Amino acid sequence: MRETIWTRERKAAPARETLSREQIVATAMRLLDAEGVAGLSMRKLAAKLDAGATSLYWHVPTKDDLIDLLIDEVWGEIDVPEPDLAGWRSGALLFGHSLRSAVLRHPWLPEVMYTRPSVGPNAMKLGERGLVLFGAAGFSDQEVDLAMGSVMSYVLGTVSAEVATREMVRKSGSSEERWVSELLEQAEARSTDYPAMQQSVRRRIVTDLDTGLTNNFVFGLDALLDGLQTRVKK
Amino acid sequence: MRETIWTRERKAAPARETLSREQIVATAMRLLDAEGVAGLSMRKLAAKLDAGATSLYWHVPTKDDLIDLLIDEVWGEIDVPEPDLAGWRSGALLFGHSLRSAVLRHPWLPEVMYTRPSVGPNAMKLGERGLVLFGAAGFSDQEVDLAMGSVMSYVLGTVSAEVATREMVRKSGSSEERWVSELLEQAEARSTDYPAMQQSVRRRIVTDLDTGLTNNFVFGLDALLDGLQTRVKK
DNA sequence: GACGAACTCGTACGTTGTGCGAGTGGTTAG
DNA sequence: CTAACCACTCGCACAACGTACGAGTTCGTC
Repeated sequence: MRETIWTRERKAAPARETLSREQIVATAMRLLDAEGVAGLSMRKLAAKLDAGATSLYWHVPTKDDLIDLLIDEVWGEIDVPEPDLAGWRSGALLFGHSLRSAVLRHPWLPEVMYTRPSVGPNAMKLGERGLVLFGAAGFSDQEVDLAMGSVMSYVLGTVSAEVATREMVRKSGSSEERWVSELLEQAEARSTDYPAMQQSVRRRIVTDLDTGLTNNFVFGLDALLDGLQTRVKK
Repeated sequence: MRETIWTRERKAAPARETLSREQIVATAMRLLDAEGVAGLSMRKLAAKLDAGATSLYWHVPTKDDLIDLLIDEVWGEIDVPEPDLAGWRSGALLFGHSLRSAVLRHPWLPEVMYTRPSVGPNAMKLGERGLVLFGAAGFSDQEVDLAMGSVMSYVLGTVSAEVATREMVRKSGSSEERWVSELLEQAEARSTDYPAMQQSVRRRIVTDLDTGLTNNFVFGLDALLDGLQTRVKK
C-alpha cells in the first residue's frame, strides 16, 4: 500500500523541540505589554520560555534587535485603507484611529520608538500604503510626504502623551477617579499662581478620562485634516 | 499618587564648599546633551563633579528624580509670547518654533518625557502662558485646552521623529550627505516592491537634511493652525 | 560509529542604581 | 575648650542587568 500523509511519520520539520524567533518575539510582546520596558529582561523572558537566558542569543543578536522586531510587529497591526474604498479624508481618519489604538495596546512603544529608525518590513508596508492613500487625495508630489508625515507625527505625539497619563494612572494603583481627584487637588494646591491652569484642570474632570482623551485626540486630528484639505491641489 | 520631587521641600543652608543641586543639575544637563541618556550614569556624573558617586544622593533622591529636574529645566527654556504682543497665530508659531528648538538642543528629551508627567514649576508656567495665549485667540472654554494640546502634541511628535533621524546621522559617524545617500541606497535595494516609498525617499534628497526637516515641521504646523483658526468662536 | 550542524546553557565579567553606616568638617551651646 | 549636633561625603556591598565564551547535547547524514 502506498504511503499517505497520515502514515508517513513527520520528519522534516522539527528536529527536536526548540526555541524559535517567532516564539521569543511573541512571548516578549506579552511581557512588554504587561510590564513595560522596565519589566523586560532577557533573564525574565527566558524564564517564561523555560530556557536559559543565553539561549535566546542564538535566535536574536541583541536585546535591542529584539525590540526592533517587536516595534515592527506593532507597525504590522495598523490598518491603512485602500484609497478607493473611502475618501482620503475618512481613510486618513481610519488610519489615525488605527495607529492610536495600536499604540494604546502597546503602551511601551513611545518609550522606545524615538531612539531608532523604523525600517522593518511592516514599517515599509505601512509607509507604502500611507503614501498611496495620501497620494490619491491629490497632494502634490512633495506634499504627499509632508501631509502623511504630519498626520503620523500628530497621532504619535498625541497618543504618546496619552499613554503617559494612562500609565501614571495604572501604576498609581488607585482607581481612575481617585487618581484624577488627587491630581486636581495637588494641582490646585500648587497652582494658585496659575489661574488658567487651574481652570483647565478643573474643566478636564467633567468627563471620564477615557472620553476626555479621545475627544482630545479627535479634535486635533480633525483640525489638522481640515488644514491639510485646503492644500490638496484641485 | 506618588509624591514628586517638587512637593518635597528642601533642607536649609550650606556650610563649607559643597555640592549643590543646581550644580548637579547643570553638569548632568551637559552630560546628557553631549552623550544622551545612555551616557548618563550616577558614577560618571559624580566623577565630573570630583565627587563620590553616592554623594549625589544626599542632594537628589534618585536618578529618576534628577531626570525630572532636567526635564523641567528644558521646559523653562521655552518662550511663550504674551498674547497682546502678537496675534495668537504668530504667537502660536513662535511658541512652536521655540519648543522645537529647545528639543533640538536637548535631543534626549523624547526618550524620557513620555514616561512621566510634567508637573514641575517650569512646566506649570509654560502651561499657564500657553493657555493664556490660546485663550486670547477666542477659543471656547473647552477648546482652549484642546487647541493648545494639539499644537504641543504635533510639535513634540514631529520633533521627536526629527531628533531620531538627526541622532542616527550623528551616531553613524559619517557625514550627513554620506549617510543620506547610504540610506537611499539601502532603501532602494529593500523597497523594490514599494514604489511610493522609493519615490518618497528619492524626493527627500533634493535639499539638505536640515531644511528638509524644517520644511516638514513648518508645513504641518501651518496646516494645523489653519485648521484651528476655523474653530475660534467669532 | 563518526562527523558536523543546530542548538542549549552555566559561568563569568563589567556596569548599573542605590542602601547602609561610618566618617568629617563647621557651627553652636554650655 | 569641650561636646554635641548638623550638613554633608563616600567606600563598600548587593542585586540586577546585557551578553561573550566555550563546553555540552541532540540531531540528520554518511
